[in-house]
Amino acid sequence: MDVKTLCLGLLSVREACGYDLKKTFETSFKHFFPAGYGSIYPALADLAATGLVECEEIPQVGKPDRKVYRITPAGEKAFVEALNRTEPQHKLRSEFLAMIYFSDLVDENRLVEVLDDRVEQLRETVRNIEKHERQNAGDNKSAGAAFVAGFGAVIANAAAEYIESNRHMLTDDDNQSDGMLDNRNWAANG
Amino acid sequence: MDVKTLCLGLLSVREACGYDLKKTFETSFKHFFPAGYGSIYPALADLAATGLVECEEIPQVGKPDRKVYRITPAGEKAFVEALNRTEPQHKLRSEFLAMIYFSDLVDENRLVEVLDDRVEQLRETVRNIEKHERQNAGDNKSAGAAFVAGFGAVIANAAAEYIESNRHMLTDDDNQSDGMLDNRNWAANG
DNA sequence: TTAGGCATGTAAAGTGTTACATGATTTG
DNA sequence: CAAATCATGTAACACTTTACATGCCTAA
Repeated sequence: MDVKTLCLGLLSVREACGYDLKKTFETSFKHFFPAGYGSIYPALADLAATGLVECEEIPQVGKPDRKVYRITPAGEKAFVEALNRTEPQHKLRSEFLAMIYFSDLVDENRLVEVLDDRVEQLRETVRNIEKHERQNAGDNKSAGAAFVAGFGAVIANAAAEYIESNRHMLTDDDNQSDGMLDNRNWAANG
Repeated sequence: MDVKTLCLGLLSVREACGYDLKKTFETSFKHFFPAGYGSIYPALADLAATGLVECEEIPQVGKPDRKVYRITPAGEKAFVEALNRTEPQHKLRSEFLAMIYFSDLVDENRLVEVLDDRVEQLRETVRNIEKHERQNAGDNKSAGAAFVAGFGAVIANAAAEYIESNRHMLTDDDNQSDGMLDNRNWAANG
C-alpha cells in the first residue's frame, strides 16, 4: 500500500485537493504513514490519469487554481480491492535505535541530547493526537480513525516511558552492577 | 543513516561476511531496521571501494569464497563521525494501521484475520527478542544492544495489548455506545 | 528426499525524499 | 514586518525491494 492508494482512500471519505490531503497526512497519519507533496501530487496526477478520480479546477485569485479531486466508482472499487488484497506490513525504521545500539561510540552530551529530544518528540506526538481527538470529538468519525489514534498515543507514551525508565543503562557512569544488565527493567509483562 | 553505515557499525564490533551481517539484521535489528541482501552486498562493495573496510577472501569448497570484511582506521573514524552527525529519525510505516483506519471498507472476516495475524506477529517479536537475549546472556554485550532489545520487546508487547484491548471497537456489531467512542479505553496514562 | 543453512551477487523496478520554483493573503 | 497559510508542481537523487542466478552440504 503506497501513498497513491492512501490518497485514494482519503478521497473515498471526502473530496479534497492535494493541500488538504497533505494536512491529513500531517495530522491523522503522521505517526504511522508520513507523506510529503513530492509523493502526493504525483499520486493525484496518476489517479486522475487512470480514471480513479476526477478533478475539478476551481479558479482562485492570487493562488494556483484549487484542484478538487473526487473519487469515481472505478476508484471506489479499486480502493476496496487494494485494501482487501494487501498483506499489511508494519515497518519501523529507526535511526534513533540504531544510534543507541552503538551508544558507546556516541559523545555523552550528544547522547543525552538525543534521548531528551526523542522523549520530547514522543510526548508531543501524544499531545498532538489527543488534541486532534478532542477537536474532532463532535464528529462521528470512524471507529478505525479512533483506533489508530489510540494506537499512536499508547505506543508513543510507552516508548517515552521506556526511554525515561531505562536511559540510566546508557549514561550512568557509576554503574554498580557487575557486567550483567538487569533484564527485569524491561521484561515485557503481559 | 543507511544500511551502508549500519554495516560499517557492525564491522566496528567484529569482522563479518555479508551473510553474517544479514543474520544480525534478522535478529538484533529486525524490529527496527530491516535490511536484505540487496542492500547489504552493494553496501559492502561500496565500503571496500572507498577504503572504509578491507576484504579477505577465504576459499571454500562447494560454496562461494567467504569474503570477510574488516573495518579500517578510516572506517572507524567515518562511522563515529556519521553516528555523531546524524539527526536520528524514527519512522513507522504501517500499512496495518492504514488498513485499520479504513476498516469499515474491509471484509469482517478479513479484518479479524488481519488483527489476529498482527497480534501473533507482535507476540513472536517479543518471544524472539527474549530468546535472543537469553542466548546472549553470558556475553558482556553493550548497554546499547540491551536497551534496544528491551525497547523492541516493550513496544511490541504494548502494541499487542492495545490491539487485544481495543479490537472490539472495530468488530463489535452490537455496539451499545451511541456514536461517541469511549476514549478512556486508550487514553495514554503517563 | 526435502527443507534449511551456507554463501555470493546483479539488475531493474518501484518509491520516497529533497530541493527547487512561485507568490498573494492573512495573522500576530 | 515576519511568519504562517494557502496552493501548485517538477526533477534529480537516493535508496530499498524484488526477482533472478547458482549450488553444495547436512540434518531430519
